Amino acid sequence: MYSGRLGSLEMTKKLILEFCSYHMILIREQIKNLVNKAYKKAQDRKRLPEFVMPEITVEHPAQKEFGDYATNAPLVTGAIANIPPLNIAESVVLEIEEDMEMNELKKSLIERIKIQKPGFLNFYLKSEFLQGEAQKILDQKENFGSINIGQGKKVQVEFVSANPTGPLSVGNARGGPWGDVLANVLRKAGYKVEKAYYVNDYGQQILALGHSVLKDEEAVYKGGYIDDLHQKIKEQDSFKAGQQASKIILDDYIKKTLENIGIKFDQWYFESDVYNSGFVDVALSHLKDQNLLKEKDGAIWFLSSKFGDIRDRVVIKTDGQKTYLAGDLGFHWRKFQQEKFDKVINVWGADHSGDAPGLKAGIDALGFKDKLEFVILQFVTLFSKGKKVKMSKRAGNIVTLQELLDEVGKDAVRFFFLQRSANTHLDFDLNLAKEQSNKNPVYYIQYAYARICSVLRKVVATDQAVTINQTRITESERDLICQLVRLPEIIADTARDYQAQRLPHHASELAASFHCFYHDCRVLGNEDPSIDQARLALVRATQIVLKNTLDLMGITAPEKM
RNA sequence: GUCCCUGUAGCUCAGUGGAUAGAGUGCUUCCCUGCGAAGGAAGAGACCGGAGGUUCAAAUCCUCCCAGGGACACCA
Repeated sequence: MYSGRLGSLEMTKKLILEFCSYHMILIREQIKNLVNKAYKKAQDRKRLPEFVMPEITVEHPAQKEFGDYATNAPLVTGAIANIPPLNIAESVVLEIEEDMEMNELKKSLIERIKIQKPGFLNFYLKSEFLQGEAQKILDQKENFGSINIGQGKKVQVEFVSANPTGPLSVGNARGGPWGDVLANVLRKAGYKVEKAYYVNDYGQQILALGHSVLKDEEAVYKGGYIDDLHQKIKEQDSFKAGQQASKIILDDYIKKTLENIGIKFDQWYFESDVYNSGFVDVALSHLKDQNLLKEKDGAIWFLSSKFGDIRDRVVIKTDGQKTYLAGDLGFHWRKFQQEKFDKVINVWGADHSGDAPGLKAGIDALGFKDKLEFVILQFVTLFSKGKKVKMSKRAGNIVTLQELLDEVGKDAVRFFFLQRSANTHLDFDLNLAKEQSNKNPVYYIQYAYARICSVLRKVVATDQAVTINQTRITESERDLICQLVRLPEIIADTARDYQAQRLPHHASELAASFHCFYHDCRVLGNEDPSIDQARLALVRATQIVLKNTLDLMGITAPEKM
């Protein structure tokens, strides 16, 4: 396990690189700052009237002809100040040209700024600047893409958390890759992240599992795994049998499948432990102190409707048992009060979307407003031969995640699950996924990586004395660099809005840019050896970025296929 | 009945206030005695479910309607 201690020089170098990457200002932020500064200056000098500057957006234009970055700031501010947008655009550009400091920045960064109807500013970056940015990738290596918008804040991502009453099914498996990758991205964005699984080993479903294992008249669950457990478990008490069974299911089915899909949790929380540690009672007493608990029909209700919920929720049943919500409140009390998480993100399936407002209300009431967020994933529907596959754990006809992994492989499963936005219902075509061909986008990306490795294998030392600088670069080289330097922006966007599907899309685009470059540009054997060097460096940079992106997604980067 | 999500090219989906709505796949072509053709290039294919509205500007925001999925427990 020892990788050897880093020498002090290496250590210093590593620290410097980390420092640099953490303090890297995104290219689009640099442009944004420039534009904001120009507006301020123009207002100071009365070229533009005073108005409150709105938050402006700098983005990648859809059309290549509109430059590398663009802003619609003149359009937006034109409407505010009631001035023709094009006039504003002219003032802004003039200000940048005239101001020494801004012009210096512009000169190092931007080839030209174009004013475009009806009121856009299009920025065309200097090729030298882009080459310099690509060079940084070679220095930062696996750290490239790291940013520090998280500033070390503690975030917990809780996901999967499937009941230990059966193997993971395809239906509830979507949160696996999704939560895992979201956590990876947040980590890359400078948050201190914990991946957590909440094991519901307490309550009615354990008893139901026990009856099922004993195969008595109250049996609920069916399936091959129940038959196995029936053979294995000798315990005759139904609850104890359920507890034993749930442990076996967790270890032999759930944990193994998670390992096979490449997910490693940092923390396993047990519902039974939350109760035994008294967190539930503490949380409830805090609600009681605020007069938010009320008895009605013999049960105790939490008045969650006072916090925007559509109705109140029972926390203690007539029989004195606490509800799941009570337990969850205790669990979250522990997360925030004891473990001091700055943010908790719960990745839930749509079947639990109706319960989120109750928990959210409780957390608000307990004083942790805005620290709890939800990502609700819509359902996965399996299609086989064009027909919908019915899934039901109780009927025993589930398609397990393990089965899917066995047939399709980890990489394809993860990629397919990640590709779609959380609120989209995911249609998973089994036949298509089973088909291991070029139809599958994950192969397209992995093929790019394998091609890269193949080229790099042909040369001995690629990392040393290689510079990306070259007086003239082709269009496809430039396009490739533009894709490469986008990774930090992808990380920043995803850490902000949790839209993890950006990663697979970016990987696809990057692979496309590479394939195009590779087709257009000969890497080895050019007459001018300096071109070989520059292109090798670019290939190496692409390898780094592709690897970093695939690592974030938990997808294999194969050196050969 | 109420609440949540969705409706974009034949199919699967990106795009959530701006420029000529993008990919992949499928279809029609073209490109290997040069580093991996599991690749590249080109073409056809969409009045963004429908109707109103807000806005200088709507696939994107609001209202209603239609269609599909999910949730509406003193289950977890």
